[in-house]
Amino acid sequence: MPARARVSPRKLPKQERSRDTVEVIVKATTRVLLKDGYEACTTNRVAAEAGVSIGSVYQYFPNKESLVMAVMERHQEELRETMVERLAQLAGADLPTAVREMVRALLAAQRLQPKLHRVLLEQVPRIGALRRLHELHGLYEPYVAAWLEANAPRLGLAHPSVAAYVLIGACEGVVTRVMLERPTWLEEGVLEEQLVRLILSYLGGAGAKR
Amino acid sequence: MPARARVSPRKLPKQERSRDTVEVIVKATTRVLLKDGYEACTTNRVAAEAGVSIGSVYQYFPNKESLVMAVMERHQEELRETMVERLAQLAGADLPTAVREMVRALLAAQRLQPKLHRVLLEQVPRIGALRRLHELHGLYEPYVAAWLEANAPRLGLAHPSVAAYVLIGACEGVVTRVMLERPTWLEEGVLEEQLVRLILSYLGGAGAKR
DNA sequence: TCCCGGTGTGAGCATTTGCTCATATTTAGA
DNA sequence: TCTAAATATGAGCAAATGCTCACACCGGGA
Repeated sequence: MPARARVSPRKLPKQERSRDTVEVIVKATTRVLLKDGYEACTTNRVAAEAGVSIGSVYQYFPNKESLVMAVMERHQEELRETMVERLAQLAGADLPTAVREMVRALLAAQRLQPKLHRVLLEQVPRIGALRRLHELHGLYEPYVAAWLEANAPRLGLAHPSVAAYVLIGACEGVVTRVMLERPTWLEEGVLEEQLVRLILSYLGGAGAKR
Repeated sequence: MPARARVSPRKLPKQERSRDTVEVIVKATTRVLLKDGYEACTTNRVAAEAGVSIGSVYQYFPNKESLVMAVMERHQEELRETMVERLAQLAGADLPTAVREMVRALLAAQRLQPKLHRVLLEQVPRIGALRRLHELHGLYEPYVAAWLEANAPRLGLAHPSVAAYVLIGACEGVVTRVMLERPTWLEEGVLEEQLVRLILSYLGGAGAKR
């Protein structure tokens, strides 16, 4: 029988047993990332950590990157859920309240798995499929942009979508910097206050207190 | 396996000839980074690109990281010079002028070697000695903080150093995001306008409108 | 019950990696 | 000119890497 051209080296787990295996592998990848970092996160190392044969890893993951990708996707989904859940609640809120809640949601998301988040940000190259985590902030940009557009007249915004882009970039910068350099600030109130002020003043200064 | 304490496998070039060699190696490292990225930037690859034997590379660079480090240091120094040069000139300027000039300096620095900058930001892990480039924005934080402190009463700033930290983080975020996702925006005026507004409004809104 | 596809195994291959070292060549300066 | 130090060479090693493959095991449906 002639071997057919290999299309997808990655199988989908069909039985409960193999779904467990995949779960174990992804969890092990996370542990290796946390303990030894991205460089050391090799397929053999992950297999050992998972207590599973290297062959089993390659049943479901075509290469090293796909392992990290799986971890990223889960983490990202977790963050996204946290954010969107909160954002949905402040439909009719006024500006200062809405902004403050969004900032809180952002900070809450960062606190979910700070160590993992840090490793992913610090060590995983923003290249190919692995750039996905860094697009996290882009995930909720549509929400922010939509909100700003709906309120553009009231706020006197000329380019709501540009404003959304700038604000998200700015928040991402401050939050990431704090995550990597001053992790403890995440737990204190300073950051929230500063971000709220940054956003509100940019949006017209109406509700910004000195 | 006994781990012997290796002190410095790296020599300092003493003669003109060897200084040339080092130069050639660093330039080659830059080219490899640009062409093939960080992963592919191996010592053997660099030696080949430089047209130099692998032994020569190890005369002056103890390992792969030190090669990238050398590239980073040069690039960083170039950026720093561009920034500081401009910042020195606006000692007595008023707020809007000073801010605008700083933003311009920041953007000018990004335009120096955008491709290299991008590779370093995207692919080099922020770990060990290699995190240095990411501390670039921290380089001019003292200048900004000093300026803000000197003008704190006039601006009504309670915590000038915190303000500097937040502002630099915010600018870094917006600029990095643009660099990686919307490189063409660097050439247009939009970014400058937005950053100026972001900063001025945060600093009290006094000079925010033009 | 039995069979066959889904699942799990791990020795081990082909490369690549970072790096060494014995040797050769070039330079400075006496 | 001559010599010792500085510099350059590159074959090649030990270890690690990503990954394959031939085979064994398991489990659910006929």
